[in-house]
Amino acid sequence: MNYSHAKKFFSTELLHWYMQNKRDLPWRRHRDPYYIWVSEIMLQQTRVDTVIPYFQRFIERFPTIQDLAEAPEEDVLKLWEGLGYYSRARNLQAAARQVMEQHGGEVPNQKDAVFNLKGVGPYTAGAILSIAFNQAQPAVDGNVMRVLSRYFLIEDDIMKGSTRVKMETLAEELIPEGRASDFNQALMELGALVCTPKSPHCLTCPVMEMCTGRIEGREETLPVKKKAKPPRPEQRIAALVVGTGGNEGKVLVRQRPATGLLAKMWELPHMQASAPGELAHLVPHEPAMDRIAGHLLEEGYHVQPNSFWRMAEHTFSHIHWNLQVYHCTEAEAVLTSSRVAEQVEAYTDEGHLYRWIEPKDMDTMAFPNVFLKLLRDYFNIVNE
DNA sequence: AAGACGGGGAT
DNA sequence: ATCCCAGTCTT
Repeated sequence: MNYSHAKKFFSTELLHWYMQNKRDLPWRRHRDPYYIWVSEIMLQQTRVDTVIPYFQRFIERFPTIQDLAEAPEEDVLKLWEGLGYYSRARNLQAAARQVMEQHGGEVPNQKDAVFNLKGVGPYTAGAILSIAFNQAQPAVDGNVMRVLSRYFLIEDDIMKGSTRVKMETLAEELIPEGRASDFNQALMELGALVCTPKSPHCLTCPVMEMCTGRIEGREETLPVKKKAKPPRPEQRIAALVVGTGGNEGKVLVRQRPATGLLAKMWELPHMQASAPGELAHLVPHEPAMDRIAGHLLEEGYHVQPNSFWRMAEHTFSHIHWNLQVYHCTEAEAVLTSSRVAEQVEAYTDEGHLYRWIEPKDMDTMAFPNVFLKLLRDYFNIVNE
């Protein structure tokens, strides 16, 4: 590459800009590798403003790697509630246990060791090594690819793995001697504050004069990125089952299986409506109401369906749920007492663990946002 | 190489 | 209401 002047200018000006404009963020107040690590995991696919309160609570509850390693997984998941991509939380704790066993409780500073930690890929490994240990390793995330693709007018599709590798080579060449920590953060900071996805603030950009994308009028059309497929719609039927007798005032919830979507999170019982599209925006339905009751019966719970309560929606990156929620009441047990006893701790055929809960149980059990809102609304209404 | 895996913010 | 954002693991 013959861009040596453009590169030198970029690195010098960007670093200078960062030292004057960097944000005061909780994980920047110390150079604790554990803090850097936790923040980088949380920041994957997640905005800084969202992460800050989660980071504070997480560090308060798990001040050291050992605290995290020794905690019940349930506690970790609860602190991650609402942040999304929950495998990050489970991988982070698994990695903390790995660090206790293999590295004496200290975050390793060897590239292969860092890369081998669960949940740590090329980006996060580079971020830990550079930010925490000031090693000259590239840390290429979406911000960095956006900045580099514009400044150097790189038109490769950033969704391709080969593009990330190319960007890493470039990013590594740009690191000023001995300044990997500040420079890599500067690159990401520019992407977050100035070189934004839409309407970049070129007039305040420290490297605008030599930005090829800007000069060519391409800043709005870079980076090149293949569009993601829209999430597929799913119609689902859910039940809010209110307990009777010994379960008076409680609601029936269940824990999802240990793998897959929302693994180990708690939820209201629900099932997919058999004919996709059929129930899309309709609300009424004895058939649907009966189906969820039938589903619960198969799972070992006899409930009386009462009425439609409300709709709810939840969008994942690959699925869009359209939920019809029905009020049900716990009915007389049709099961033998031994079968009932079994269910206290047993998973059902579909891999769910059921439990009757009251409001205070929600302090320890982790729910996806859609069910959190439904349950909070229900308990608030009941308590009025 | 492609799909699974959340949730929030901007417009 | 519709678009955008984009790390790691699994297949």
